[in-house]
Amino acid sequence: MLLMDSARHAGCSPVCLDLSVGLSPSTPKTGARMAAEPERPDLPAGGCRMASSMTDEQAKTLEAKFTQVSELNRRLTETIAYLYASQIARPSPDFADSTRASQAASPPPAASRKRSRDSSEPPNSGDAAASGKAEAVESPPGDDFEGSCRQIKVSRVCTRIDPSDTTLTVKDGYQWRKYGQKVTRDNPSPRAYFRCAYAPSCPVKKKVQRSAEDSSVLVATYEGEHNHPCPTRTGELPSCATRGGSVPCSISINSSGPTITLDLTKNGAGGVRVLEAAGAPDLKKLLCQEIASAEFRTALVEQMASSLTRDSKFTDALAAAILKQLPDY
DNA sequence: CGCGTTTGACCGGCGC
DNA sequence: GCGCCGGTCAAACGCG
Repeated sequence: MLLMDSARHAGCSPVCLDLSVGLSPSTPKTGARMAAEPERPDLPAGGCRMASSMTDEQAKTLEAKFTQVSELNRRLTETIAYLYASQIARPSPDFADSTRASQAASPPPAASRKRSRDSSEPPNSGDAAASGKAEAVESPPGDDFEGSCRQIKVSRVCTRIDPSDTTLTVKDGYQWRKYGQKVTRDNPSPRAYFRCAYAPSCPVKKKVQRSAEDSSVLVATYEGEHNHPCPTRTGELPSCATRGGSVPCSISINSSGPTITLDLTKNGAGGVRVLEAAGAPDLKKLLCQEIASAEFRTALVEQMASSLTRDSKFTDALAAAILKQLPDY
């Protein structure tokens, strides 16, 4: 639990908000449930407690902010889960095989546009992601953690570039083939469309476009999951995360609501900062204040460390990675 | 000459 | 039904 001083901005008593970033499948639902039931009596000590002295209007304001932060929390959890799945919980051979099998069963690149679009076969994961529905896929009942990770198909990565650089390229270790470019309505700069060129059957697509607010920020949207290793062994993460932080990068949290872009580099003072919050300027201000606080940083580190160390899959994978680095005896 | 990029046209989804 | 818009295709083009 992170103590948010949202109430200070709303002019009333402090309130505790859940910003946990746990990796368990049930975690994303927690925030929404709390938003819907803010006065659940079974919450642990330190959970959400509305001050009894606040007015209805203040309560509504807080509830709105509460819902907003809960949604943010959910998206952050999804993003972290995706990164976890990409870097640690690599798809099992079964999954990779099934992916390959489904792709082998699907028709080859169509000789004609009509044939490919009129195909009655169910779309594979990449196609589903391309249609913008993959992120909304619900977990089947009883799905394990790894299964839930696989359903996060869309991620966004922001990279700071030279504003004079007109090439819409994001160096992420993979090889991409550009297949289209389009000027979209909400952004004067063109959007470039890429497909993964490393493996012909790889369904991953990438859209790259300059940020509408800041032309020096390149926003790359990845759809689908690679079914092959990264050619340069750097993984899907942008270069800053895997090559020592020489290139600024950030993670943008999601697609349907207000977009919050967190800069994860250690530029200047270092640490996390909010690059942009498209559609939610108030939220950006609030987040900047929260993230700047020592309490937030300390609690975030503790929360993430706690969540990771509680996850047996993570500790197992970590132990295996460490063992690999040790000489054989 | 082969390969990757560019770019105008086309298609399908969606809102009115 | 119509128009808008994002996504995709494929011929044309450019480069090594």
